[in-house]
Amino acid sequence: MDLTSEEIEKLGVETSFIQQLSIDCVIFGFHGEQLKVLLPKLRDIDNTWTLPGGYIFQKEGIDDAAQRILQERTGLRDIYLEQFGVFGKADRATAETMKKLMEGNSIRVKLGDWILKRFVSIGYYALVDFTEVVPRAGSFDETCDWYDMKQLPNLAFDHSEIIQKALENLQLMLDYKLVGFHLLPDAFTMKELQKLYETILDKPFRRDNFQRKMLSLGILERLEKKFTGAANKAPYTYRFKQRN
Amino acid sequence: MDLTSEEIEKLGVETSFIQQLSIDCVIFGFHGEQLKVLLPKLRDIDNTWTLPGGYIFQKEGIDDAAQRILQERTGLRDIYLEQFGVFGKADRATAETMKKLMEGNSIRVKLGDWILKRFVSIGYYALVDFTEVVPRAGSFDETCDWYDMKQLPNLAFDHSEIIQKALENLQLMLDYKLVGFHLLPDAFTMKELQKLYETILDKPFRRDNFQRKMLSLGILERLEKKFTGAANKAPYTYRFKQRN
DNA sequence: CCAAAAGTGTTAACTGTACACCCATGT
DNA sequence: ACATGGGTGTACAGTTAACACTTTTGG
Repeated sequence: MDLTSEEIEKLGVETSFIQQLSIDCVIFGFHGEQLKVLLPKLRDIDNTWTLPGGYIFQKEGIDDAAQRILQERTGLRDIYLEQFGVFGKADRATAETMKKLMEGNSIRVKLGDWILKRFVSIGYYALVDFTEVVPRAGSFDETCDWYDMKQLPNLAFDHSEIIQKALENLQLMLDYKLVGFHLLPDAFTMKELQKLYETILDKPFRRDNFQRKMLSLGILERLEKKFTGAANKAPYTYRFKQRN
Repeated sequence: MDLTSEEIEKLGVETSFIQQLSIDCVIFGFHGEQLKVLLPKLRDIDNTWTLPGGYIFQKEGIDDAAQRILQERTGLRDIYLEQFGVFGKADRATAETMKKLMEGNSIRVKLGDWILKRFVSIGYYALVDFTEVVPRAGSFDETCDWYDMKQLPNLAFDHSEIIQKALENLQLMLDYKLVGFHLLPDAFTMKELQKLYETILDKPFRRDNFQRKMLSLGILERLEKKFTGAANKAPYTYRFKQRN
């Protein structure tokens, strides 16, 4: 959690947050032909990462809360967000595991015991342009870095399961809502888009047919060519048409 | 809410339920070629219905809580349930509207003011066999009946929006997860299945091609013919193959 | 000129849609 | 025999997948 001093003060007043309800965010990025997840690592806790998360103010909508939490981590505003599930098994984060996780982190425990109660968590995933993100470690964090989706570090609670569910939902929605573009820079080549699809859906596409299919959707506009210096035909770049 | 006396007593202890978090259930049924929703009407409140809902015990998983709430309403166990969204706008159920709704219902208000706080609600929808349900009005309800999806009564809060979202999710998942069978009796004719699909997706299908498509999925087993007494060829009945 | 990758024309395979005919059923 | 609705064969159309060829780029 990345709390301002003002927010920490508010934490003392139990009623300022909704109790026993949290938000966990899976922040997806794409870089080096790999799908990445942004994960902070709590200080003084060995070899354990958690999803960036937070709580909901009494007068705050849950989508607003998720945007606020994401802005604290990535510095970005108006992020593409999707609410994909609620995680509320009775034993998903017991007081024991929470306490264990809190060892050595005196600040949190002082805030009161409400944080040790059983929590239900709302899962959001965010799709961000990797190149635009400046990861920010919060005041309780040791680090905040990107991790390869295929080589995730050790995750606390059920956060590993939450990431898996997020990916499944993204796979299901990729064609339906055409949201992949949020993971790429403004202008991109067809090859980059294809690699993105292949990585997310974990299956290969034929270069020729992929190109035609994407162009037939009528959502791309062709920009200028991109000269890389390679000894081959320069590819066009494309941009996602916002609205026509 | 259909509370037992034991549960009402527990209500006095605020900590027995998770505060400010509720579950709302959209119970879908199919009858007379129409999609139906089971809706209780609170007593002493004029012309206003609500979704059947409830709260989550401290040591209870959210799916278990939804099953419990549904069992209280329908008498059925092991209902098909899908969690389709969370409703948490800051103003979705303010203290004012809640109080207004509570006028004349002294029992609830006596339970304490925690129920007047802002709530976040987890939306589930259930698919049940209409013929197996015995609607049960809870202790706070005047009635509990099926309503036509196309002629819903006046609904409180954002419950109308919740039902709409539930339907959209059902439409999206109908082909993907093949869940329509839960809305039909164990054995059904192809025509009944077609009418179900047409009603949910709100578009017509060709009789011949629909039949072939369903059979090609390999999930139906053909049972004996159904003789209705009509002067035409008797249709086969089918059953959904559980697993092979 | 050559290798490598981009872009596109053409064809084959598949899937979905439409029309047809035959079959079973009770009057 | 006839009307009615069920089941299935077949042809047509549209979509998707596969193959091939041409174009562009820098060495």
